[in-house]
Amino acid sequence: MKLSKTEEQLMQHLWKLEKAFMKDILEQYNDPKPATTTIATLLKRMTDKGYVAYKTFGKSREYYPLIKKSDYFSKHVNGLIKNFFNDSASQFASFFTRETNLTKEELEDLRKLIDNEIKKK
Amino acid sequence: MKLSKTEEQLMQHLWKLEKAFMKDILEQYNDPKPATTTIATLLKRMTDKGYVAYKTFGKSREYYPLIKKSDYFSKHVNGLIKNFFNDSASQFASFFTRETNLTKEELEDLRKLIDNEIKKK
DNA sequence: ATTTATGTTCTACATTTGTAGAGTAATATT
DNA sequence: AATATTACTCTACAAATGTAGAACATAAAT
Repeated sequence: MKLSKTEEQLMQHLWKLEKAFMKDILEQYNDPKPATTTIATLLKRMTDKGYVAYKTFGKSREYYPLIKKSDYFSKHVNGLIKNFFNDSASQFASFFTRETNLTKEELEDLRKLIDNEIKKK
Repeated sequence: MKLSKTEEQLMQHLWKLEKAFMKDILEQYNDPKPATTTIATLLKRMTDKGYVAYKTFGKSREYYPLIKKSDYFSKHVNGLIKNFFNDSASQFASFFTRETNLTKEELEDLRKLIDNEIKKK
C-alpha cells in the first residue's frame, strides 16, 4: 500500500536522519509543527503499511525506514512514466530535458553523466 | 486543487481524445469498466476543480480538458523534484539517468537532445 | 406513442487521509 | 517523593476519494 503525501514527507525526514526518535523527527518540521500525536499516528500507519520499523529503547522508539529512498523513488517515477509517457522512459527523458529549466552547466554535467552511462553499455 | 489518482487517469483519456462524450470515455476503460455514474461523478468533481469543461450538445455533453498535459505534467514532476531532490532538477536528472534502464540507443538520443538544448543557451 | 438506451444529478456509504485531544506510562527534574 | 515532560495508544472527526444505486430526462428505435 502506498504512502500518502504527508506520510511521504515524514519518510523524507526518516531517510535523511536514517534513524530517529520522535523528538528528532519533530525537529525536522518547520513551524507550525504538527502535534506529536499527529506524527505518532502517521508513524503507526506507516509501520502498518510496512515502510517503517523501530527499535525500542526503554521508554521510546528509534524509528527507521524499511525501504531505500532510491527504491521508493524508482517505483514512483516509473509510475509517473507509465502514466504520462506510455511507459517510455526515453519519451519521458526528452520531455524532461526540454521542459525543466536546467542551466547550461547542469545540462553539461548531465551530458557527461550520460556519456558515462553509454560507455558502460 | 489537485486531481486524485483516478481523476488523473480519466484526464489521460481526455487528453488522448481531446474531447469526448461519456460513451467515448467509457470505451477507453478496460474491463471491468466502472459504472457510468462513477465516471459522471468524477467528471463533475473535475469540472468543479477546474480541470474539465464541456459543451452541451442536445442531451449530452462533450467534455474537454482545460489544462494541457504538458503543463500538468511539469507541475507534477516539479513537485516530485522538490520532494525528492531538494528542488534540484539536475540532481534528479542524474539520478534518473542512472536508475532508469534506458538502452544505449535511448541514451544516445537523449544526449543529442541535450546537446541541442545546450546550443540553444 | 411506447419502449429502450443513454447521460445526468442526487444521494449514499465505506475507506483513506489529515489532524489532534484524552488518557496513560515512563522518565527526568526539582 | 512530587511534578513536569515525553512518547505512545485510543478515539474521534472532518474532508477527500472510490464507487455506484435510484430517479429523472431526453433521444433513438420500434
